[in-house]
Amino acid sequence: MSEIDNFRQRVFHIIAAIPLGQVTTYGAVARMAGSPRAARQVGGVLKKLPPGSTLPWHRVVNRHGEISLQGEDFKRQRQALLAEGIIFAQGKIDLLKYGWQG
DNA sequence: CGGTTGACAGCCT
DNA sequence: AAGGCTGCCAACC
Repeated sequence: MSEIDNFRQRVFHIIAAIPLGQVTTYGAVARMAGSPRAARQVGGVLKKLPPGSTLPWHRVVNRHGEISLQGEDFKRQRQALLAEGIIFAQGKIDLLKYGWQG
């Protein structure tokens, strides 16, 4: 295999498949990527996303349905999610309602 | 090539 | 139930 042998590439493809208006968790992406214990690395990959990427990285949140970013990045992600019709309750997203498992 | 880093998740208090 | 501590593992330096 040559296209999905990189963890980073697999993460890209998985996140690109998240339906608009839905979200998933770092842990879920890690599992789908074949590394169940690499949730933290998923964040590491997104942190260095190439500028101009169209990847819907904002559709990835932590297991509590909360945004793990801070400051401006936090506001940017929240705005992107609200724009897709995702509702925040108590600062959290209802994963049972918006969660995507693949 | 080995040590450090950190967009997390689980387990334990 | 809520917060704190520890393990994990790919990317970086």
